[in-house]
Amino acid sequence: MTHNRRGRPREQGIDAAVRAAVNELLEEVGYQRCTVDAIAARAGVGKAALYRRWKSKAELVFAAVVHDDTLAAPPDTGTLRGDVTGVLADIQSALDGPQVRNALPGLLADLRTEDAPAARLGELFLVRERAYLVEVLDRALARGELARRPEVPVVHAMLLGSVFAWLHLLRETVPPGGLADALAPGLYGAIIVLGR
Amino acid sequence: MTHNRRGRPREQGIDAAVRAAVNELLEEVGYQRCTVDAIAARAGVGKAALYRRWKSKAELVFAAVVHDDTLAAPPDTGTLRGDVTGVLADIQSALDGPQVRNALPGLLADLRTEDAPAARLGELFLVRERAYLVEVLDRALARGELARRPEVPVVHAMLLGSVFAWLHLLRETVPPGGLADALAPGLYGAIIVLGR
Amino acid sequence: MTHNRRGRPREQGIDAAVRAAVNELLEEVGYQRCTVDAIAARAGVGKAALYRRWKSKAELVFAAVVHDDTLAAPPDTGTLRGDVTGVLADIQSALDGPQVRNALPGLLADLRTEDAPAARLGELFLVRERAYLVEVLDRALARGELARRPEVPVVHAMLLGSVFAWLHLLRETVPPGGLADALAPGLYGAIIVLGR
Amino acid sequence: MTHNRRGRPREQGIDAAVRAAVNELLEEVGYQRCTVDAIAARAGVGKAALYRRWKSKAELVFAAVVHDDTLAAPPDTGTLRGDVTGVLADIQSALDGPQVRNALPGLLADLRTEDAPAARLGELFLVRERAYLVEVLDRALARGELARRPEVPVVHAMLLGSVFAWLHLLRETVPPGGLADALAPGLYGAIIVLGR
DNA sequence: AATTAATCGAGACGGTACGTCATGTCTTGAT
DNA sequence: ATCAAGACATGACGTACCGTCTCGATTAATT
Repeated sequence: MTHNRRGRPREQGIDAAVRAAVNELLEEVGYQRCTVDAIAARAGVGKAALYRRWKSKAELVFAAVVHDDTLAAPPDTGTLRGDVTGVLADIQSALDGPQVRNALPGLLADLRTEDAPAARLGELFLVRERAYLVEVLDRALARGELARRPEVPVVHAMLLGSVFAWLHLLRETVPPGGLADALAPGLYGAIIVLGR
Repeated sequence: MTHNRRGRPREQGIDAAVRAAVNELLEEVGYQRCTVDAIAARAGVGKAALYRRWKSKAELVFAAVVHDDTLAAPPDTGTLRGDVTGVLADIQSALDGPQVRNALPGLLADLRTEDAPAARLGELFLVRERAYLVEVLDRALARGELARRPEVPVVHAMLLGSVFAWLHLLRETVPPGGLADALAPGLYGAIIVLGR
Repeated sequence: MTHNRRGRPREQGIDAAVRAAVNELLEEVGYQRCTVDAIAARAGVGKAALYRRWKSKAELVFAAVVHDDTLAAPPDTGTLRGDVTGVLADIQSALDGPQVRNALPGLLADLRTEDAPAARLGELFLVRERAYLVEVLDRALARGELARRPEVPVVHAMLLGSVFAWLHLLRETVPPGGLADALAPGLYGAIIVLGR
Repeated sequence: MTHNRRGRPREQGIDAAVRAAVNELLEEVGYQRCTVDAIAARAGVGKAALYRRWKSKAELVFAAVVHDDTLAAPPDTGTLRGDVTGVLADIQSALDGPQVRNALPGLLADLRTEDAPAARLGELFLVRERAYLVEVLDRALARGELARRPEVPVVHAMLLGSVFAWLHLLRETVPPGGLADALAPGLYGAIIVLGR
């Protein structure tokens, strides 16, 4: 669903400039005060150009905050234990960072209202994360570490939820050894138990 | 910081009427469109009466949505496995329900900005939940089910996060057997592993 | 149709502050660049307060520009000739002046779109002007200067139109002797001929 | 200031298509909502082609609305009285009609801002109208109907203004006998008095 | 009984952000 | 150089919401 072949094509630099502006503003002032006008001004762009690309502020920020390189390469560490740590680290890198940390609660709230973007959040992030997870579990099955594949949504909820709760609900500081290492033992144990 | 002793005393019915109005509106239109004006109108109350009692919309909604009977009775089922299921069920009952489900993301976003109320959310809910958890773990220690007490924040993040992720991130439907029963096996296993 | 008896009454100073702000801005930057935001800022007022009082920018400016003291006292000079000059001077004083001169074309354009305010323009200005005119003509009849009363709309169009055309269509400079004196002889003659 | 000789010549049909589109839109939705984009779309033309021909929306609409055949043939009816009626009829035919009636207030507002096009409006319409008027007055002088020539701007303001006020300020319906016939007696009288 | 003072419903207030829309310019590839 | 299509910066508009405030009326506890 790209734009038509005719007419002036969309300027390439705008997307990048907007993403940069959004991330700067998120870090500086947080989600609520990261105004659409401020984004447009900082990016040197008209508001019309923004609303031509995204349907709302929430979509815009979501697009700017989700970087496609996350979850790109599935980590095959040779052991389920190592893979789980890798997945957790990836989840953390997607949920942590000054921008996402500021944006996520606001995004969750705003995307809940709009329906189409919520679906896109699923596509772009959750679906890929789940595929990821399936691969990790299947590798463990192949290695004989698991006898049967646990329910994927359950595992997904445990992994993603633990990281999210740590960062956004409990708002604990990230432990010195890293969040993934702190959570991995327990969650690895959970998967082992479920896959027995 | 209670009100003065002199003058007209606060009317009793207002709190209940407001809570009812908030819950109705949350269910009907969600958090964002559950306006303070709408709440006041529905409750037949002036906005001043609201802001005399709560400092912001977020506090108001939080107070209306959190029912104190949650987490009231610590479940002692005789086994760690049973207690974990009980804690999960309590967490679910606090995070689920048509109103909370609509309110939570918005609350998280708004409470992040304000500092004092965020602390109160911690007090009222997380601290009590954590105390709960400590009690459950200690009982398991006493029973000999655990050799040592796992890191409480880690366990807390896993339990709370799994429920939250299921309901608000993955937005899966609650499974027929109940969410607590679906999550309990894995999380019980996690605790066992951590407490070995 | 004033506001209800209950609730906070509208602040009195706002109307005056807004009128002042509008008139200043009209003189400084003209109608098009006399922004609603600029008006609100200059008057130290929120936009909501403006739109609570007036339905649109056009209504707002109209209210600020029309001063009720115009056309207040019908001039009885003793002769039709003198009265006509007086009416013309009043019309000019309503249509001239740095603010009205800048606002009028824009107002005419914007009020044409909206229907209710156009009616109010009629009520507040044209109707009173016409009543004025009728009185002048009746006095001339009583004096015997006219044998019969000319069609009022025709006379109205000639008097009002001549002043308007001079100022806004031909955009001639006001002659040294005054616009009323320049136009009075011909229009007096017209009325005499029509009333013969 | 015509376009260059080299390159693709301008397409002929565009002017006509645009004029048609403008007139349709003026009649359907009025001046303000007769958008440049809408004009281009309706005419099946790019916006660049419009701005290559006219400097602004106001100029464009003005060109589309003014038909050059107006004021083409000076009416010599043999009497001043008849000539005045003729001039009034011409003025009315220029200011009336569903399109002009909708466009005129908007044009007046927009042309006030821009300077060069305002001058062109003067050239194209007012100057010719005034030349017209001079001719009519001179004929009356030659016939002996007038002893001296009245101030032309005064007469111009009275004639043009009366018609404009009737149509756009008072917004009266055109009388059954025609607007020119309704206004002619008085304005003829005015000229006679001024030329005595 | 009169006074005092905090409350009540109603609703106006300043501030601030949103999303829409229009103008006039610019950029494609094609003619 | 022109064409249709359409993206672009600019900037105004009108709406909505929040948290505060102001009104006249009400309600107790204190004089």
